[in-house]
Amino acid sequence: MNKTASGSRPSDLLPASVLGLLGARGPMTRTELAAALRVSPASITQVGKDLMSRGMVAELGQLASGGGRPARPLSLVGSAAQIVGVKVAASHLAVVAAKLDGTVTLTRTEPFDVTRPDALDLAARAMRAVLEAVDAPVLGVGVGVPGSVDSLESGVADSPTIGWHNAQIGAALRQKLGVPVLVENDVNALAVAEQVYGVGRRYSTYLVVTIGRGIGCGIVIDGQVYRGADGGAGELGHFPMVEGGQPCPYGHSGCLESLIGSSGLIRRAVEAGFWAADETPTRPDDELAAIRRLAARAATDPVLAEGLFGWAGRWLGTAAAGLVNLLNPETVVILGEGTAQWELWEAGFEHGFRSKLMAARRSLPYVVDPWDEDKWALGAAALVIASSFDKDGATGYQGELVRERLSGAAAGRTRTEV
Amino acid sequence: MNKTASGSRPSDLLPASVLGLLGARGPMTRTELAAALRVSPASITQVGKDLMSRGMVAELGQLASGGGRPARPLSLVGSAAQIVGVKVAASHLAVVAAKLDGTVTLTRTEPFDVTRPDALDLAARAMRAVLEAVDAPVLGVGVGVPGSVDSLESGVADSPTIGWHNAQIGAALRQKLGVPVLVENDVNALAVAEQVYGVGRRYSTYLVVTIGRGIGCGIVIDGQVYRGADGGAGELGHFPMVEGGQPCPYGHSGCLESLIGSSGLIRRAVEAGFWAADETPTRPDDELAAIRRLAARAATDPVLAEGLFGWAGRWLGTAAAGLVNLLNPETVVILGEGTAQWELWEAGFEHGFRSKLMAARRSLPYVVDPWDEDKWALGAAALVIASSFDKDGATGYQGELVRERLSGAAAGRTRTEV
DNA sequence: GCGGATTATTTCAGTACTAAAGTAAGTCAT
DNA sequence: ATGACTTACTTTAGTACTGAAATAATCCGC
Repeated sequence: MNKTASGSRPSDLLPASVLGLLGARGPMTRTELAAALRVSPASITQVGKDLMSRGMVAELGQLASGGGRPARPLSLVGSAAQIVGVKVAASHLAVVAAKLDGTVTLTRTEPFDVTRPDALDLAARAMRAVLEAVDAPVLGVGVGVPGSVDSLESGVADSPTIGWHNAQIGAALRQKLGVPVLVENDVNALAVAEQVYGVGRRYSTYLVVTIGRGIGCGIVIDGQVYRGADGGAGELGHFPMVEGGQPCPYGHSGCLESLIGSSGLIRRAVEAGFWAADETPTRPDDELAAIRRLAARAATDPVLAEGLFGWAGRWLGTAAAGLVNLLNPETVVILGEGTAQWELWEAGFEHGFRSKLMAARRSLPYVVDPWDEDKWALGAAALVIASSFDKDGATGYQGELVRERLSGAAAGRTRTEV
Repeated sequence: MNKTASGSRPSDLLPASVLGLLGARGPMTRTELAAALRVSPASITQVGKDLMSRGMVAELGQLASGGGRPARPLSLVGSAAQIVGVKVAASHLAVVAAKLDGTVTLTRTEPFDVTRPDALDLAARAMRAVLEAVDAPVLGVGVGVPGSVDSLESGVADSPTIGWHNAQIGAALRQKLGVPVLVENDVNALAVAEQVYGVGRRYSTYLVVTIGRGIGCGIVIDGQVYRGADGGAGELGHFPMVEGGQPCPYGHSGCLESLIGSSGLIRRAVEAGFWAADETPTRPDDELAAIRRLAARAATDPVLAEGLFGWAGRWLGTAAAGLVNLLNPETVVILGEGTAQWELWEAGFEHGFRSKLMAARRSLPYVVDPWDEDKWALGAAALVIASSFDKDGATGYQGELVRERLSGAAAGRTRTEV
């Protein structure tokens, strides 16, 4: 009714948005595009005409009509372009390449020692190997890191968990790889993926809660990931939940992550006698493996199931309810390695969640997505395709580069310059 | 760099924004206006010219220059227009009229029985009395209610605390008063006031935490109050803080409000022996009075000071720290009746807040504004002036009406039609 | 009292959008 | 078949913005 827009925009956002959406979601009618991009149908007619004349999109045949003029969906022409995503963890690096619609075409995992001085060189080498193995132009590389990132464009990361302080990831990788690079917090990247490929199709304001080594939260408001003043929003894991409690490496105590992050779960298992103290894993990666073994035992041990996973589910449900009471989202998505054991968490979660919700929100739906190992890296890759419809310029110049390359790829050129 | 805007906008937002800003903040230079409204200086030149030709604004003399062309501030001409705000509570109604810059010109408090079937008639009568007593055109009326409101325009309120379910406040008052009416949650209204008159001048992303009968929170992101999917965001009071704990009228237990809302404080005082059980106040309003008396005694009773107010401060600090960790704001503002006893809360708050913050945010500043009884109603009044620069149309048609009246008032007309 | 630096404002030409009204192409009930 | 209705898209004319370059008015050092 009262939309705003106007004036000059050198970077041709709307055409790129159309190309990006068609790439990510497949053929769409003009009306659907207009609604998804929140512009008038008239605008779609215009850019559609332009893109067709440039051979970048084409009309598919008609759709069946349910009483009314039948729609003629637009479809991307050419563009075998792909996107690349990287998940950075303390001990390894996961890299995926995917088509624009999120179909994974290639995955690679490398051991990674973040403490080495040449860590970024090694990372760049692993990424370059993937770039070269992909038989298609690559629009850009998304990088997901645990910790806060100042902006996707500049890509300066702070991460106590992997020991980065003011690490200039973005600039370094850009220089070494010669492709657009977008850096973001790993959970926020997952939220972006959810917006492009997941619940974003139905909801625009929701929370993405992750359980695994840490406990994280992505906050999506009206289709945009909320990053906070310094890119550090979403630290659900560090909400104080109990008085006293375990100290946390982030400098406080009694937070949710210290309770039910992987270390917290192991600690609880030891304290409750479910796990021998001398078997306590020493490397973080082993914690997840240990939890898988506990879960296997829990299948036949109801005391363990309830005393560990049920307990964790209740805490998670309590925190999630607090979030919902506070932020009033439309839904909650639960992701992360921990969801592999979700059937063990579920009852506890349901109880904690529903009993702590305000009455008016007691029936709020939540979704647990199936999880696999590529998801973190695929989330990072989604940063690239999402930058083609980055309305408020969060991706800056790197986003512009991606949009340029998208046009090139859609135009059928096999290779675009850096 | 990459702003967007364009096309037609029937409702002339920018001129109204300029008028509103000049009214609220006093004379400003074109450059300042451009920065505050996030438009180009060129646009301000144009609307400034237009508004001057219509006699609505005028140039003041030059400002002293510090090396450069001196600025010539624009100032509102005419417009003795005023704004009216109402705070609805279960037992009373506070109404204020104020100038556009927030200076209160008239206040009135009426006893109010929300349970009576003709409650809205009585409310409308009290408001009409103020409207008639104000010797100036009134741009509109803002109404702050405890509870969630679907939208400022339609004004349908849900408030368990005062027993409203689906109450059509907006429509009813509009029809009875014949002026634009904007309804909003009381804490969100306070956050809007903070944006217009308070910390909004220096920060754009911050939290407004209120302590009093309840515990509330307004979330301001990039200059906009975040309302949540159903207008129900900000319920900090219902974040679960302790296992078990007191049941809450909102249908759960152990939440922050049940701990340190006024009822919780009194309960704690009784349990700790600071207050005789048979003196427990029965009416909600008496709770705040009882707390004032406890505070007076605490001035000379360190055990009471620490055991009650220090304890409450620690809980508040803990919750605020959780919020800051989660939402990464630039600052936190603390408001509400409870701040009258802030010197008693402060030490506990400092301790709880700092010790639960993530290390990277440990030095986050917070502000405790001086409080007086008019603040709730003045916050509601701020809804009216804020609607003159309502970029994303949250105030709908009522906002358009306000902008029309503002133009009329600035044009020097004494009275505008409904 | 003159050039240079600095800041504020204006001019100008261009553009990406919009609303409103028109056109196209089907379904469905009679 | 006809016309009523529905939905999808297009045409048209207009506009509220923008960036870039030009202009204006001051201070400062010498």
